[in-house]
Amino acid sequence: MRKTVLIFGALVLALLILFQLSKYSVLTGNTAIETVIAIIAIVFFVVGVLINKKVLHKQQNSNQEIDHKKIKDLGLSKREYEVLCEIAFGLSNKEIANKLFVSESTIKTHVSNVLVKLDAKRRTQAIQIAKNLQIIPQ
Amino acid sequence: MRKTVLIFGALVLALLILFQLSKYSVLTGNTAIETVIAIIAIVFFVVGVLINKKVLHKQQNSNQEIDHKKIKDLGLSKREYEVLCEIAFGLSNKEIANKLFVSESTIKTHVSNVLVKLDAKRRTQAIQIAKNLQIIPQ
DNA sequence: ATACAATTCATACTTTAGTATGAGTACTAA
DNA sequence: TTAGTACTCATACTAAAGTATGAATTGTAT
Repeated sequence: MRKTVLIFGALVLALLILFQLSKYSVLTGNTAIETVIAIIAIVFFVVGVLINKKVLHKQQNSNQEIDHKKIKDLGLSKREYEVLCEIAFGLSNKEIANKLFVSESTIKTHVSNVLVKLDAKRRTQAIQIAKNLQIIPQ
Repeated sequence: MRKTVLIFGALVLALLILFQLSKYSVLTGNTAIETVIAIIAIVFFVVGVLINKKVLHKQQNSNQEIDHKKIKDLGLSKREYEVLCEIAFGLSNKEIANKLFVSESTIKTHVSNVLVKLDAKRRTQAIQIAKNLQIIPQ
C-alpha cells in the first residue's frame, strides 16, 4: 500500500516537471508547440493505459484468488479440503481413495463432512457452492 | 467490426481537430499554454483508459464466451445441453425432471447420452470437461 | 410418403454416492 | 495427563446415479 502511494507520488511529480519544462521550452522558443502537445498526449495516453491495466488486473485477481480465510471459517479440515478439490476435478470416491492412499470408506466420511459444512445435498452442488465461495479454483 | 473502424476513425479525427485548435489558440494568444496542455493531457488520459478497457474486456469475453460451435460438433442436442447445464448447477436427476417438466427416466436417458458424448464417466467429470471445452459458463 | 433425429417414457438392473454409528490412533493444547 | 480435534477404517444401510433395452411420438427434410 505504501509502495502504491510512493509510485503514485513520483508519477505526479514527474508529470508536473514535464508540464513546467514544456511550458518554458515553448515560451523561450526552443520547441515547436506541436512537439510539446504530441509529447504530452503520448505521455498521458500511456499513463492512462497503465493505470487502467493495474486496476483491472486487481479486479481479475480478486476473482481468481482462493479465500483461505473462508475455508477456515467453514471449519473445513486440510484433508476435507483436499477431498473437495478432487471431487471438483471429477473423481469418484474410489479414485480419490487411491490417489490419497486411504480407503474408500475414509473418503466417504470426508465427503459427508464436506457436504454438511458446505450445506450441500450432493457433490455436484458442493462444487457449485465452493466455486461461489471462491474456495476452489474456477 | 465496421463499427469499431468508424468509431476509431472518428476518434482520431476529433483528436486532430483538437490538436489544431489548441495550436492556433495559443499562437493567436487567446489561451494560456497551461490550459492547452492540461486539456490535452486529460483528453489523452481518458482515451488511454477507455481503449485499454475495451481491449481487456474483449480478452475477458474470450474466456467467458460459450463455444456454440463445439456444442454442435460434440453432437449435443438442445435438450441434452439443457440437462448438462442443470447438472453443472448441482441439481439431482429428480430436480432436473421437475424443472423441465419431464420424468426422471427421461433425464437419466439424457444424462447417459451427455456422458457418452463428453466421454465422461460421472456427472462431476462431465462438468469439468464441459468447462474445459468452454461450452458452459465458468 | 418415408426415413431420420430428437424427445419422451418405462422397466430392470448394476454401480456409486451418501448416511449413521462406532471405534482406534495420533497429535496438540490446557 | 486429559480433553479435544483430525484422521482413519469398518459395517450396514438407503438413496441416487448410471446402463441397457425397447418403444411411442413428433417434427423435419428428402
